[in-house]
Amino acid sequence: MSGRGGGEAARPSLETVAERAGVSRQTVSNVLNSPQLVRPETIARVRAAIEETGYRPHRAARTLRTRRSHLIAARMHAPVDGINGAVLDSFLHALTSRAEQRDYRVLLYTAEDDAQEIAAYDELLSDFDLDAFVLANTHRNDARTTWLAEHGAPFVTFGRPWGVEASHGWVDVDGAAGVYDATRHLIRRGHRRIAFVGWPEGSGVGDDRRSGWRSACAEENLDVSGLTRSVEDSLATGRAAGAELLNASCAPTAIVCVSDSLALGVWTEITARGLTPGADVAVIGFDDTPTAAVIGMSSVAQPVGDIAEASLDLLTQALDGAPGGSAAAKQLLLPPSLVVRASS
Amino acid sequence: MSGRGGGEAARPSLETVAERAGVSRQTVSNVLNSPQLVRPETIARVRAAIEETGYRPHRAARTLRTRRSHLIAARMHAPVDGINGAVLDSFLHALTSRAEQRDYRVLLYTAEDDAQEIAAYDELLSDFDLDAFVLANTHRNDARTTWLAEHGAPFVTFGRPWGVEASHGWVDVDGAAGVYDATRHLIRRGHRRIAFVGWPEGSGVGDDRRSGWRSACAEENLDVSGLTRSVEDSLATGRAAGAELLNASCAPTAIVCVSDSLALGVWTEITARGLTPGADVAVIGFDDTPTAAVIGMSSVAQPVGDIAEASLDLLTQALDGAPGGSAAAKQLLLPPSLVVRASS
DNA sequence: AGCCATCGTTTGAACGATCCAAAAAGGCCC
DNA sequence: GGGCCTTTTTGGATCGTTCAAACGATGGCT
Repeated sequence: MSGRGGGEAARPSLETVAERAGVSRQTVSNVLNSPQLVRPETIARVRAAIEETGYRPHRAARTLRTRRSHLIAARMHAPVDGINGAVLDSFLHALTSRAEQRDYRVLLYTAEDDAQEIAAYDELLSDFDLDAFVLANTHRNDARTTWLAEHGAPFVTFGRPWGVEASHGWVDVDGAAGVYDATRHLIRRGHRRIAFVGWPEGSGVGDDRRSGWRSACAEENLDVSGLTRSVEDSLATGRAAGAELLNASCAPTAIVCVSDSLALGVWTEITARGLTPGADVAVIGFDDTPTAAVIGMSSVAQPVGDIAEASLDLLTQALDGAPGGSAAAKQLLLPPSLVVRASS
Repeated sequence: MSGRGGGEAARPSLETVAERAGVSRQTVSNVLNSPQLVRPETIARVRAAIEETGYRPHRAARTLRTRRSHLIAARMHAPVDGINGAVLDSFLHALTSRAEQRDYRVLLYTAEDDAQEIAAYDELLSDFDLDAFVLANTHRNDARTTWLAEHGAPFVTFGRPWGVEASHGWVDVDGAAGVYDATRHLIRRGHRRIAFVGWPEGSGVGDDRRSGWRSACAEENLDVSGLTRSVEDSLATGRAAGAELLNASCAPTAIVCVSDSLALGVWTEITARGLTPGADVAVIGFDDTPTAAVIGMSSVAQPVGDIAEASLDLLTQALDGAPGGSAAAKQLLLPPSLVVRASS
């Protein structure tokens, strides 16, 4: 059966190793998957045979039998206009490298909207036996989580299930705490009039972050009247909001923003007035994008590595642990950290 | 064999469909993979059965038999300090979405250096039966392409094989043409003293781009003496180079940069002097990063979509086409396009 | 009529792992 | 030495697909 004509070395399989070690296939498999079932001396002999033959298990064969691919799906998001998206990229990188350590791999997919994304789930699940899904950018009435839950597919979301009481595993960053820290930092530096440029009311993330600013100011009895703006996320709107604030009768000396895009807008307005960010007016953004780093703007950084790690913890718990909902915590809120640069 | 107890619908397989259509497994398989072998009326019957059962082929089983995973590996690059990396991200997105259209999926891996990357290839090839690899950031004496070629793994590089005469497929962007266009654009706008801020000599990409500036200036007999700088890629060095140029006795009225990082440095220096980019001194960057877009800086954009498309063309040609090197062109140089914004 | 191609289809055997049931080996007691 | 239990190992079946060869039917040709 083995060795056709001459020297072509065929890929070693369990069979090959078994022959060499003088045992059966199953014993070799046990050595790899359930060593406690095998006598130590047999293990040693098999291990040696594995070494000599250079055997490596074949994933497709394993998947076919076990219906587990050791693949995790993550969405590749379309590059957005602004400077956002950078967070998702580094999250994806962290997820990939940490998944590798756990013997999982990340498979990408794209989608334009929720419906397409659900179609992608369907295909990935039935064609590729995907083990789990990682979702980002959760929003109100998210059809995706509902679908996945109904189909019994393990998943985690990076982002809280806003609006609904959901029982699935999620990992998120405490945006309120991040903005709170940023505001406290400014207060320590002596600022008394601290403004906040945020998004329009209604977005879970935006409202949450704004609340951090509000509570930090409240703690110190700082007057916040007229010191907040709500605009769509872009440089232009951020710049306009900054201009409005700086033109006011009692202009702020520091401005905290809900995103780096808006902060960059404020930054642009400051420099356009011949002022220096930090020295004249402090600015702090959110997400610590590469742009912020490169221009030296303070920003609240999300701990993408920890988020990835925690997400995988939840997933592997669900995959390898007791089936049917384990007892361990399935929700996790991680603290961000303020990266202080010249602008504050 | 089928129908255990009651209502649990098992996943339909070829067998299921075959029974329903009253044919054999193989015929169903042929309908899907080699329809020309099957009689039209049989095809219709089988197609109907597929429809009714909701059959979908199972990838792992196919992979096991054919040794083809329909998976393409791409490296997830570590987030870089600067504002670069954005190009690779959008390339990856383009690659993913276009691969899906060809029934391929993108699998991620990470690596810190070339050695680790080669180790990743090894694992992906033998454990997962990966079909092909897409490499970016090729450099001189790239050990990765050598390894892949030796092991007979299909691959394409986004980037020319600098320094060596390699025969593998690659797709790259004509950087010289991009900078040439940018320079021509400035000349049309009336600029006569146009500077270039590039990287130190020796990098293939950098030297290539610089040559575009040189030839555009030469065409118009513009004096370029003292109008070029060679610095490492960062905002700070770019700013310093910009300062030097603007301080010179005969300062340039326009500055073309080899990257957006450097261009952003120059931009920072311009605004710090109370000048306006575009109106006072023109600036053009390279790569059209989100940052450039957001601040309104002109930049040379790489056609990531086309690059992804071309890369996949080359790969599928090698995978599905004639084995052993086809006759079609295996190298492709695509033209970038200048995105004109307020800064030029 | 008989032979040989051709076409469309079926059959059995792989691919490489895991699951399952049952046999063999070892240990202990009477 | 036989009976019984536990630990270790074995052989066969299985997952869903494709490959290679066999098969029967059809038709043209001599």
